[in-house]
Amino acid sequence: MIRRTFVILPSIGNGTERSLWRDGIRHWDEFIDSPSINGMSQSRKEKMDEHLIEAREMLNSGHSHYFTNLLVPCEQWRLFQEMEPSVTYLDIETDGLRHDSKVTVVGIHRDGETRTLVRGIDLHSDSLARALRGTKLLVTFNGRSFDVPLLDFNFPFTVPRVPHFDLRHGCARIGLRGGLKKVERDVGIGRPKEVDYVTGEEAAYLWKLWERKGNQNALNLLRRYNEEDTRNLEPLARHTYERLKSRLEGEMIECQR
DNA sequence: AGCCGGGCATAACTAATCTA
DNA sequence: TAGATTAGTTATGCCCGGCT
Repeated sequence: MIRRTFVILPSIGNGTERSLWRDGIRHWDEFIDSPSINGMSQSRKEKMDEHLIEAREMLNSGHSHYFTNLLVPCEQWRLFQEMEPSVTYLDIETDGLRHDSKVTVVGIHRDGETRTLVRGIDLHSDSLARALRGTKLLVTFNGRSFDVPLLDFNFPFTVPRVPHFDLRHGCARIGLRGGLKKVERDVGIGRPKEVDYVTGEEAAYLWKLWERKGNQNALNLLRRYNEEDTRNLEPLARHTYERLKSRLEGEMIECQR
């Protein structure tokens, strides 16, 4: 989808992107290869060509951060397919909801492998940085409001400034409202029994049991819970991406008439 | 050159949620 | 529960391109 995206260009918004699609310009390459663009002066067209050639180079060489500020947050999902397999699914646990709460567990899922970093054991700025290295796109659920700000507070300058597909907003756009657990059920993603009843609130309680009483079972359960949250982001992201994509492609076809 | 209009950027505001 | 962010409005001003 990203190579069909023209809203990264200066002074190109949703409307102009649609009219480009309507005119049969549906890919960066088609724009560049066209001798002229309807409603665009030649000098402007040439400037746009330069932008798109640069974007293409950035994309081909894996510099996803180029797009972080070029794409508004609600459109960063368009990068998803191109960024695989360097997509990192991220979910944290904390001891509360305050913006300065302690991060207790960080789950990181990438290319089929899941890592769980635990405060006081192996969660530090450098272990986190190492685990996130090479990330080209972040996927979270409500991470723009929660996970990333808290990680920034606890571990400054550790989370890479790459594009971020926040599933909370992506799901809402395709009619899936509610928290992660509810959305998972709506989409048909299941959870193992032992972890099915655990909520975020209980995750904070489980941490207290481990920290204050040294309850190993509590920590194990917390890890399992976090792992489940983190891994389930992947099928949910695939599902959400496909639906957002066909929605946009539908609009593209509608444009034709 | 000068005018007009479409569309973009920006700001300000609201409503609607999520997160442990 | 508190706090935060986003998406979606609306209004305003500006830029650009087309027209004469």
